[in-house]
Amino acid sequence: MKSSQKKNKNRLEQEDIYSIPIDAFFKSAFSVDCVIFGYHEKELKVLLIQRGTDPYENYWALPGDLVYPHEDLEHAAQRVLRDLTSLPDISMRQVHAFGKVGRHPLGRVITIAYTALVEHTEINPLPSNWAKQTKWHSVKKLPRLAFDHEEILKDCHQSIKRLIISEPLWVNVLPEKFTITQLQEIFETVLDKKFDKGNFRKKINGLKFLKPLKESQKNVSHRPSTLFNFDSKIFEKYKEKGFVFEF
Amino acid sequence: MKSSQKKNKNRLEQEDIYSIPIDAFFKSAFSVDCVIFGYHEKELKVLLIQRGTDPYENYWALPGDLVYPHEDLEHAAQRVLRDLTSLPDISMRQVHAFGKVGRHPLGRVITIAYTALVEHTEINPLPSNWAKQTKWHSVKKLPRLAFDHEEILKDCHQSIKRLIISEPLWVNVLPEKFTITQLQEIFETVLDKKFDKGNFRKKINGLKFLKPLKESQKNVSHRPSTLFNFDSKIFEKYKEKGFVFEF
DNA sequence: ATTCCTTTTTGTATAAATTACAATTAGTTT
DNA sequence: AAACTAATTGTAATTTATACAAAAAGGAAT
Repeated sequence: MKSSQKKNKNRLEQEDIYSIPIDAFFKSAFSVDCVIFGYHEKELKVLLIQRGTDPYENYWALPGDLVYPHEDLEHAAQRVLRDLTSLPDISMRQVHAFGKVGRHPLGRVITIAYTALVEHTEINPLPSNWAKQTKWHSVKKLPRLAFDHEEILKDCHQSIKRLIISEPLWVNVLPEKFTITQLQEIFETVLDKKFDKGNFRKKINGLKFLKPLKESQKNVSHRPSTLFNFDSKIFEKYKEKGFVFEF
Repeated sequence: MKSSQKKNKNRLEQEDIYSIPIDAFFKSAFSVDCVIFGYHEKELKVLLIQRGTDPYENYWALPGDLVYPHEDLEHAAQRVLRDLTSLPDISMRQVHAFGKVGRHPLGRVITIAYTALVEHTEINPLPSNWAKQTKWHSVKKLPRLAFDHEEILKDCHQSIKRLIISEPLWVNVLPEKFTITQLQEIFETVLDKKFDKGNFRKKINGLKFLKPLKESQKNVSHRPSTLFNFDSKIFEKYKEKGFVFEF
């Protein structure tokens, strides 16, 4: 196959296709894998399962599943998450497709990685048929993972760092009404980097889709903070116009 | 299926899986689609084929193909491009996986979109078995496309706009030695936006991986420009350190 | 009720980056 | 030698970023 007759190479490969029956192409499967980052009190964790079946029995792995024949990718990702956490309607982002030939021992399986950021104390991970246990792991101390899941996790970790500066990934983390400090702490944790209080606040005040409410914090033993609101309508309008906000 | 007994919902779907034989999952296929943008003299085009077979016979479409059972995704993308243009070794980027259930009339096919930017006069598109003709189309005036290719193309168009400010997509466009003006024109065309000559130059001079050479332009009827060089080694080093350059 | 403590919020002075625009330079062409 | 063109340098004005400090608003302690 390495013989290089530049001119004929194309034609050769072209004909190869016809020597493979079309059915052969429909022997692959695809899966989704979910990289769910959990934030709580300045700590970033990631949800892993311990596999209960072969291959990679007992290994820790990303929650994922084969996609149903008549199921959309996004739906499959939501299903995996829901089965594991009973949390519905989390906004997830597709990150990347991983498809190396040998990545799955049972056959040709490509997987589409989805990621999200949630408040992890709201979630009680459930064991499931394919998982012995489900556990939050600190992103700073991860076990060895099944398949190519270490690569996927790393890629998604990079991704949320890029995404969070221009997408409201934190809507799944913060309550309806939140303080600027709460938002700042999420940024600091995800980006692993400190921001100046005053300067962070100035940025926020420049963003029209983060609106101060009339209300403020109650029962804190210091000056209470104004509560803020995320206005997704306004955000979408800015996004349509190609506006990108950055931290 | 819409009956909502919140508590049992998970378990129900869980059991559904076992009523579907595992073989049923291995009846899907995946393909790659290549969105090849061609730059030449301040014009941005995209390479389309006219399909020679059903489904969507005669429609214009993105060049793409099913992935061989033992072929990596990147390799498939390179193959499609090579078969069509006889251009090897173009650096392509994966953009997104498209997997809506009904997107392909012949079965469940998800496709992974890859994109690249090339100098399109260097390329003579070849017709192939599955394409009646291959043609560069201006991105500003596109025909109706087969499948969900309009969505894919739009997504990739957005992508190169984001990518080009932090990745050297233009290495496939520029010659080994190039002028700053040449680089600026690519940016202006892709981003559809003008830059100030002097200010653009200052940015470039701040980037260590774009190095001025001793040489300069020959035979131009004005002050000749210094030629520059892209040093990928230095670029990669910066990238590892998480450095992102922006225009 | 006054003082203390904590965190929010505002302010401000400095440095750095961006922008718009003009002037100079180095070649070719007339 | 003057005119022409685009490259290159320069610079003033503006905006944005950064670091740091002071003021404000609550509860808790004396």
